[in-house]
Amino acid sequence: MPPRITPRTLKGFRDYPPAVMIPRERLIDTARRVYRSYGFSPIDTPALEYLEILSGKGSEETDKQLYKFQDHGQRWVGLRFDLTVPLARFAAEHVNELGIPLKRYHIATVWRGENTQRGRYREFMQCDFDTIGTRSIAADIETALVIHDLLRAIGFDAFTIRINNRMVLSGLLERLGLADRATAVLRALDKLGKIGPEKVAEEMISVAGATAEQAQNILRLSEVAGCNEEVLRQVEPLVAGSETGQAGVAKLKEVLDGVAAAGVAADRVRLDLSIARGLDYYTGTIFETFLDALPGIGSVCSGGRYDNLAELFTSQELPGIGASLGLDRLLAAMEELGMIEKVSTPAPVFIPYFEKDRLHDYLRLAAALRAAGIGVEVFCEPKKLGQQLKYADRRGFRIALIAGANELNAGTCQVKDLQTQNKQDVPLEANAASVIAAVKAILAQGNAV
RNA sequence: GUGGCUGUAGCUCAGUCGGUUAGAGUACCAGAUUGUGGAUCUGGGUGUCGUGGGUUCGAGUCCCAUCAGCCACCCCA
Repeated sequence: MPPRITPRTLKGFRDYPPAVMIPRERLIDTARRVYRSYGFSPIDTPALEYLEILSGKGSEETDKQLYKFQDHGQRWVGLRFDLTVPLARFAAEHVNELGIPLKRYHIATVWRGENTQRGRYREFMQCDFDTIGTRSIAADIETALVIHDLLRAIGFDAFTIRINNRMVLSGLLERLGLADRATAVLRALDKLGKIGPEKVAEEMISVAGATAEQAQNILRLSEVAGCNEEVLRQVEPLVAGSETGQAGVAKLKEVLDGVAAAGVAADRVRLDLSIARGLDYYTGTIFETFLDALPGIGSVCSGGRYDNLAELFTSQELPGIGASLGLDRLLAAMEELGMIEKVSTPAPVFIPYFEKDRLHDYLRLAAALRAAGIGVEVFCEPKKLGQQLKYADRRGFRIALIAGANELNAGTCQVKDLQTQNKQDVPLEANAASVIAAVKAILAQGNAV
């Protein structure tokens, strides 16, 4: 006997069985469809880049998490840890051929060698979309609309896109004389929902070096509450005198007005001055999206505006805005909310291999249904009908087309709805038109829950 | 990277003071039922007790290491 190798996967890396992969692919399809409906075009980039492209782009933290090694030609290379740095490189290389604005989406796997936790892996997928090369507020509005449409298309009705503008925060920090410590202060502020105002104040004082008074002044932002109009009214005096802050408030107004004009319900998009985003590179509008039913899971779609995406790669200034769907986190949420169908077949129709010598009849019937755009599986062994139906049931097929000697001799086919157990005998023509009609009728009913 | 908790059947778990052949539920397979699935009944254990060492007459049980998972910090999607 050959030595046996233990089958296993690396820490933080996962297998995706059919029952996991089917909803996953469905979600990706939805994201792709929504992105495309706004004119975003797909791109892809290599998983592996020169190390110099990737390192030093995020924080020290991302450098530590970077998977890096020497390739066979002794080149230092790294696996991409997000899709933004590859986009920066891509844009620097290709803007001139592609033109501006560059609207792209990118759905791909990224790798981070960090410690794992539930919903946090070392290999995971990001679904980014970005608009590069414009400072127009129209792009900010559109970004909010895409997030909105995306969540609706996935099947959520109750969610909140929280919106803020980094300039408002900068304006306030300027007034308080904390502009040089913005990163540390904002990082602390970002934790407000998680650890509460006292702890945030402590961190601002100990880590960011703010005074107690300064910390309290910043925290006043989080006390600003109410509907969007009320928030705007309260924030204006807080940034009075700061050109940056006032500009930020004006931008927020424009985004809110634009989104409303596009028909988004008023309570879907909410001003929230406490969201800051940990990352340094956001400079304008910031988005975070929370599910009303599961706020604890965190933001499922985040993003914002940046001034200069690719300054490390080109002298051409490339401002832009974009956001990223947290695919794995969202799937975890959908699972928890019972939105994931427990199905391990992507095809709705099952044809048992009933009569041993009538395989050709089954293949012909299946081909006719597939030509009509309906997924069909013909069972591959002429087992007992009961066993075959049990298989169909376990896999989650919706319909079985049963054709034994009785049916075939009578020129019919039994169409059985496996969910409701309804059976009907349908004439079986050469083109299977009646069967296709019956199948479509059942599928159109949706899931009888 | 730091700290804590946990690893026994596909899954959830029991397993006494260290004691000889490792147990339940569920899932799975087969049959009851050679033309109809989810129920019921019958039969079947499918296991390197995560892995490797150590202590011991003897280890699922105690010790060390390691791997993996969960939680918190950190950071983020």
